[in-house]
Amino acid sequence: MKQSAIRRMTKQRVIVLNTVKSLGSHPTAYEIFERVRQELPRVSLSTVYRNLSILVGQGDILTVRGLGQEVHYDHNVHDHCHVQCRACGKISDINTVFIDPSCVNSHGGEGYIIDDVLITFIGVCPECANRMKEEDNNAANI
Amino acid sequence: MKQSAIRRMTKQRVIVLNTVKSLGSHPTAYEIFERVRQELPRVSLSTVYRNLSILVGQGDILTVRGLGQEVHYDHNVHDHCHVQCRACGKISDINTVFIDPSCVNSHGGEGYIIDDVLITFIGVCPECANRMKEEDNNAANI
DNA sequence: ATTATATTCGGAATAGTTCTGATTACGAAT
DNA sequence: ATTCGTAATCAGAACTATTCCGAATATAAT
Repeated sequence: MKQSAIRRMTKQRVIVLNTVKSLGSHPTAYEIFERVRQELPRVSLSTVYRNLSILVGQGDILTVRGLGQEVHYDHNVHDHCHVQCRACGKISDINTVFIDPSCVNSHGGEGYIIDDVLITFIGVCPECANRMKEEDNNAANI
Repeated sequence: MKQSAIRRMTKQRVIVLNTVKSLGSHPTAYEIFERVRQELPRVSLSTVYRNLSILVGQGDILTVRGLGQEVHYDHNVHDHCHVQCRACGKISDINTVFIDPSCVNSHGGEGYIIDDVLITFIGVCPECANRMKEEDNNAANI
């Protein structure tokens, strides 16, 4: 039996969690840091990173990885899929089919013990699609 | 019409592509570099990175991102899902259901133009599962 | 062969994240 | 309330993965 370390509820930890919840979208560590800073001007970036990873470990938030190399954080811990825009990198939730990871153990899992799935759709968001269309029109009229 | 630059078939480029194909698994840039080096001892890591990204742009190979922060490369350019082991980080192909990205445009896409899906199952691979079981048994017998 | 330029090597630069070490502060026990 | 052990903090260095830079080289078209 591995004993989990006693956790202290520091104000930094509480504010990091509340910030992820209030930002709602899928902020990166640095975006969270900038927001936490507004409340706690002397907070350190490493404190934000440490608390994010503790909160992930406790199951309070999730990580989401997309096309870029930064990790995004998600306050929604329920099973759901994401969409990421190729152009601006924005990640959003998407309401669509979700594969139950347990179904894989019976077909194609080949001995793996699977407990999670990461599903990310890739495309262009409405805003970027419009912007690109306008740019094309402008280019055609030169 | 954007004119694509003329590409030269350098031996570095050919060897990088062949290496990704021959490694088969889902190597990282550095793993590919180490292998390419065996054939081309003076090759530069930046050459490997540049060629990998050109090959990805040409559709000759794909990138795969997992739990870690390094990018893995995949010679299999057909639609398929991956499994990654939580313990050792190994990525493998998995034969199972695949969601057709076009289905999302009709339900839940909310204005997105979606053209791809990344599906990665997360779990423990057979090798790591065995290793962990043995370690637990040993710990219990102290 | 000549030539234009895409590509190379090697290292410096950058981005994102983790680690370190001295100091602080939470919260359990007195 | 005070003491005390240690989890957590700040600040910056270190690390990892990747991209950028510039002088030299090599490809392929003429």
